[in-house]
Amino acid sequence: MRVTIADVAREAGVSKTTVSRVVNLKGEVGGSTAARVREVIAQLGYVPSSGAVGLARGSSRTVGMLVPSLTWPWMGELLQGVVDTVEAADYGLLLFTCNRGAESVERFTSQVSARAFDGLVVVEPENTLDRLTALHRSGLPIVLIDDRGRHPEFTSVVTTNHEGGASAARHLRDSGRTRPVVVTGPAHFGCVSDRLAGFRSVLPTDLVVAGDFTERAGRLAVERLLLEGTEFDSVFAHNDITAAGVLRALRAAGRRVPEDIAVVGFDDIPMAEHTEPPLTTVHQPTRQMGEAAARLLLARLGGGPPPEQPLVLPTELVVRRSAP
Amino acid sequence: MRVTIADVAREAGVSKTTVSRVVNLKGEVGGSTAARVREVIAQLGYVPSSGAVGLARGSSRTVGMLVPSLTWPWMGELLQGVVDTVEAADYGLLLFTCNRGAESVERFTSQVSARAFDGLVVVEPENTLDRLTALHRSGLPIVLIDDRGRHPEFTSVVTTNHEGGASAARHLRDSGRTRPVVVTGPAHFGCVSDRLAGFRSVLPTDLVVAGDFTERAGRLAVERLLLEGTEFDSVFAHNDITAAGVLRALRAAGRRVPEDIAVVGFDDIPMAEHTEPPLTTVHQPTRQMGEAAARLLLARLGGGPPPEQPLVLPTELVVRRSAP
DNA sequence: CTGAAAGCGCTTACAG
DNA sequence: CTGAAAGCGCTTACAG
Repeated sequence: MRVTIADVAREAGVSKTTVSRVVNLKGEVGGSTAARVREVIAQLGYVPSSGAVGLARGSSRTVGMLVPSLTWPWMGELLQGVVDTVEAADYGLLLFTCNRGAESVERFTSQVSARAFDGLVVVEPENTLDRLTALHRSGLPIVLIDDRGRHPEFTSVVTTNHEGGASAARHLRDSGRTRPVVVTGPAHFGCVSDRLAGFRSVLPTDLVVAGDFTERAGRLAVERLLLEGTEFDSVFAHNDITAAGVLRALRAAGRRVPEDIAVVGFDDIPMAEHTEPPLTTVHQPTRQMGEAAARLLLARLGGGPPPEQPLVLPTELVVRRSAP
Repeated sequence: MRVTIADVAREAGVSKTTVSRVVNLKGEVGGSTAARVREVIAQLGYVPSSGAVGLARGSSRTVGMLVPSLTWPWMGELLQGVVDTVEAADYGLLLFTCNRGAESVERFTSQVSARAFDGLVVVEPENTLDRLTALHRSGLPIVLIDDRGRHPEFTSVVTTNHEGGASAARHLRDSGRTRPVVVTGPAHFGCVSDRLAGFRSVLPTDLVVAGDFTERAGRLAVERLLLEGTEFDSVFAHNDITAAGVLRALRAAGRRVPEDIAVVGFDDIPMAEHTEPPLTTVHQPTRQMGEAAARLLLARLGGGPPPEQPLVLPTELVVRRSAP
């Protein structure tokens, strides 16, 4: 049923070795022989079985990608960056998620050795670091995306969270805001403390509300502040979703944005253009991060040395009407 | 380096056959023997090589997924549905995109036979139908998502585009709107003509503007209508992105939503909650469609018969403030 | 320039 | 209940 290398060899009147050589452009093959083999290959529509090739060569020409969730707003861009790069190198991409807690971590790690992939790109799901470290030590090349720079053992691609926070603060300061509120993401995320520290390094403030990257967190934070009568003239939300909640709560309370209160988000997800008013936000180079991570991994698989330093891709402040 | 079945066999003092049997729970194995083998497996951390298993069994326990783009707003949900279902069945998911025209189609189809995946879930990229048909005829199980019901050759999962359009029209009609505008998606999409036909079956109108599913299309459509002095009291946009453009143009022109003009979208992407005003829209059960497609494919791979009819998942009108 | 043979790590009749 | 052997479809020394 399926056309194998043996079929081609028989049809062309040569050995499997020779067929393999012309397919892989390896070793010398007589011109006319090669031509004949190529003809037969085209005629039969032969394509080498990747499974068999992988088994024989000991590598699968496939990389894995592990992410916590596929529905996060910037995940599509990231994934597209990885896939494009991986496909261009003629590799396959095996996708795993870890959104069901311990059970799925368990399943994933047990599949690592089973699934033949040569390396892994990871957006770190919570509580997987130990397992990943073990896999890495046992020889699996891994590249981390959006690492906090705290796992020097791994190659990683990061963005300038600290500087991103600082740029938001500079923008608010330069437009005359003096009493900013920060609505953070989950405290144990490295990016959260970096964004906060960057912001405060420019515009010190004690008005920090702990959030969790949800729209609700942004809404509740603002509602509580208004209820308490806290005075503030601007909000820096640690992601755009939270900023959307902030905008909604301000509107509901009759505060004008940006006249009364300026709002800055983080991420620059597609939605940021469509809020009312459109959101000023710190753009993360998500797709480029995906591309870079894939490139680093492929280079590693190609035999290159692991880079010493995390690869840093810059954020960029995008000014829209919520904080002109 | 890697632990193989031979290592386990040697260590446990049995044959590879026996190890294989306890791993796969196949055939009778003596209790104490099995226990010993299991112990060695745990101790050595043995996991069968999926490549070798696939080669020997002739199947890869992997499914492929082909999509036009990963950055479409509802793609994350869809993908999550597929991945969850596939992972729960202990299959792997190989991801392919086709966003670079002919070249990538070429590459994809050539990889199909190479990559060992047993079946394919497809969100049909443009101009791939011929290739997919050929692959399907040559034996590759394929499930289409959001097919237009026009490719009876394939198993497919669809949503009620016609009824979705009709539900939007009923809602507008029941709230007293009589002069609706429809801003469509690309004319050659089956879902577009279905949504349009459904809408018109309830609320006939000639005010149809051809769009292309972009925000810009929605903006331009409204700007032109207003410029021409066309009278209308509502807009049905064929997707939420377009509806966002409509809202923006109306706001810029000083028209109130929904007082002057009601707006209804299609899709119910995350952004729909965050527009101003929040968007009334026809919800597509995206994640469920992904789950269903994966389930159908897995059933097929498990030896089940292909279903006769497309699987239809219902849309649902979500009422928000843009059309209360 | 070309081929026979061993080997990659499994599964699966077949035989006992 | 257990194992020796062939086979899955390739690649790669090795020999000529």
